[in-house]
Amino acid sequence: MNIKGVAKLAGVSTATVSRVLNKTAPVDARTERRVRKAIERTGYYPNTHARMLGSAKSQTYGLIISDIANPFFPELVKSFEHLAVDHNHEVLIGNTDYHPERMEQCVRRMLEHNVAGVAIMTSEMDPELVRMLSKRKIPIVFLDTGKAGPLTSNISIDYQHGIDLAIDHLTAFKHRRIAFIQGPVKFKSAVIRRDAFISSLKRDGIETGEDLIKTGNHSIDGGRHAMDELLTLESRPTAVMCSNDLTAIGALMAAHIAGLRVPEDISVVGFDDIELSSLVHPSLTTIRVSRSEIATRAFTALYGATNKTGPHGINYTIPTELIVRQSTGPVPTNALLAT
Amino acid sequence: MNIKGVAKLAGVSTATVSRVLNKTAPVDARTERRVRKAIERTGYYPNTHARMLGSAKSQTYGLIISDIANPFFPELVKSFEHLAVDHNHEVLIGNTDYHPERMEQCVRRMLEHNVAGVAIMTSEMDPELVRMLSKRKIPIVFLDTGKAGPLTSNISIDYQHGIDLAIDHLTAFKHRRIAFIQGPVKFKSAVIRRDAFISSLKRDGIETGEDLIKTGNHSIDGGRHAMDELLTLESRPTAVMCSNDLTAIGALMAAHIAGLRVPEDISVVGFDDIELSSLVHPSLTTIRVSRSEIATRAFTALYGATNKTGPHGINYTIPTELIVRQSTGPVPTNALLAT
DNA sequence: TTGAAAGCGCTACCAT
DNA sequence: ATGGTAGCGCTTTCAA
Repeated sequence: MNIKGVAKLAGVSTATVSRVLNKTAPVDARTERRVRKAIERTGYYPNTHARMLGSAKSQTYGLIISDIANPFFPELVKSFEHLAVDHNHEVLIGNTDYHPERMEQCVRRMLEHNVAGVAIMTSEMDPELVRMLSKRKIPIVFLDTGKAGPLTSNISIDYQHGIDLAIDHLTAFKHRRIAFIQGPVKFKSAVIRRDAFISSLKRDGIETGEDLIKTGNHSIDGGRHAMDELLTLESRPTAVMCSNDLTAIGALMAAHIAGLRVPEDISVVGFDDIELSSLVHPSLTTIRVSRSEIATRAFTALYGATNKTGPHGINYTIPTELIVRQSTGPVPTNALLAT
Repeated sequence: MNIKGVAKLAGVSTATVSRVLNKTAPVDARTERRVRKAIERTGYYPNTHARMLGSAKSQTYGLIISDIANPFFPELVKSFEHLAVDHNHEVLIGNTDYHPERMEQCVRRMLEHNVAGVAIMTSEMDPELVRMLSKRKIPIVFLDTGKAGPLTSNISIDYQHGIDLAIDHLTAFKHRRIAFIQGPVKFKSAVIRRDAFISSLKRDGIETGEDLIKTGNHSIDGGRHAMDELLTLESRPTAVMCSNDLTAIGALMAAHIAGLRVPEDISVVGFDDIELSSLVHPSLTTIRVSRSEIATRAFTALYGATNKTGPHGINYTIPTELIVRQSTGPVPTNALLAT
């Protein structure tokens, strides 16, 4: 059944049916009732594709993420989708799997769908692809990449603040030997976090040795191995900060397996505050980055750009906060004595 | 830029451009080259919506899941998407959040997009909605729900087999007091698992008491609480099977907090084999249900139905297998003596 | 307030 | 092998 059938059954033109459907112009109350009844009786529902073709704007936003299986993203996707649904928009999800090639496919798909905007939530991005979008005047919002500009907004996460808080928290517990397990250096966001850590230590006049920085893979096993290495150090750290929560959870496990108690023997701090963090034992002290806030900002940026709120993008900053749970505590006394 | 512009620039008709694009009919090599060059130079890409409108079939499959944040689903989604991409199809994801109301929205959206088929991977489903799809001759594939029929296939997971294997594994270790932490009884799949457990015990002539069956929520905290209850029992179980892996991980934690060693003091078995299971400590013995196989079956069913491989759906059975890791072991000797 | 009709960009059928 | 063109189902002027 299509709009024509409904129109005939209601004894009106297709234009009127369309008007009823979209509330795009006043329709006589009785006419409207007739149309609605016809819709009801025929079980009619409008065809999205025809609709998108008919009107220039597509009512769809693209959402590009790197890996739906990474616990950081599902919550972001959910929030974004809810917002979209509330505003009568569709969401086209693109998974890059960290592959530049798939990223290109994603962008292409966005173009083919004639999306009204794209949220690029991966921290890596080929400038060439960005240009493809900009050329078509498609609003973009980035996460931690690029600057705001015409039609493009940017969401920055205040890593430094969160890490400063965490370091403050640890130094208040008298920790001085603080290690860091970084993510893959090919991820820009991982490098930013590592650098923020170093600069935070510098600020507090704490020495940072190369040996106290290990590399994980942003997954549990990487955190585990990196922690294993840290624990074999002749002068073992009393606290370990991690580039993300999965890494920290791996560190927790490594400590446990090595017979160390957390936080009595060693403290561990994560980053992101994924759901799992509050459920592990001991529950993880971590730096929260609100996914729903990222989603909200991203959506708002796109929605604003589409609706001429401003042709020029904005640079948002997402605050971070320290969530203190059970994985951090005072430096062990024997370590204090050793100093 | 649209197909008309490309056609003009290449000095051919739009029909020819379309043919080049879709390889739907032979085109002279030189003509093709001209067309491709024009496409290149104009940066043209076809409009999906126009395409979907022009041809009756939509090249899109709907994929309905209950919760993208549930670790069971992301992998399923990824596999399904890869298959779809390989076959030049789009995937429209619908998240029900376990709400019947959202489920209805999802189905509606599928209809509006004129999808070529729908994979309903939630175990709950309103028959009325199914009818809406069937009426439009849209192929459907279910997970653990409904029977195969005209245009509808079904994927059943062989829960019983997996649970039998697990019970065999435990009884080989001399376990006789085996508890079960079930999922929410409102989930059909949770009930099936619980019943399979009971029937498996019966088969082996092991008594099962009501007190040995607790209820969780398919998440870590639920598993933890349920395990806490089990541990306070005067006659504590020596092994615990769980309705899913998150529950089992919660049970692991509860045991650890209670000062019990796994598997020396108590064995734990999970279900699903999510990625996390191999990463926790001790790593979890569990029953694997291959998400990629589910995805493959679902896609194949839909693809087959669309391409007239058979108008009548098929009932697939997904095998399960026992993955033995470190969370299971011999029954503790003191428990043996007590018997 | 309503209707008629011109597209939107593409596919597919009929000619040539 | 190629071109012409009638739809696909809807939105959106322009008139009435």
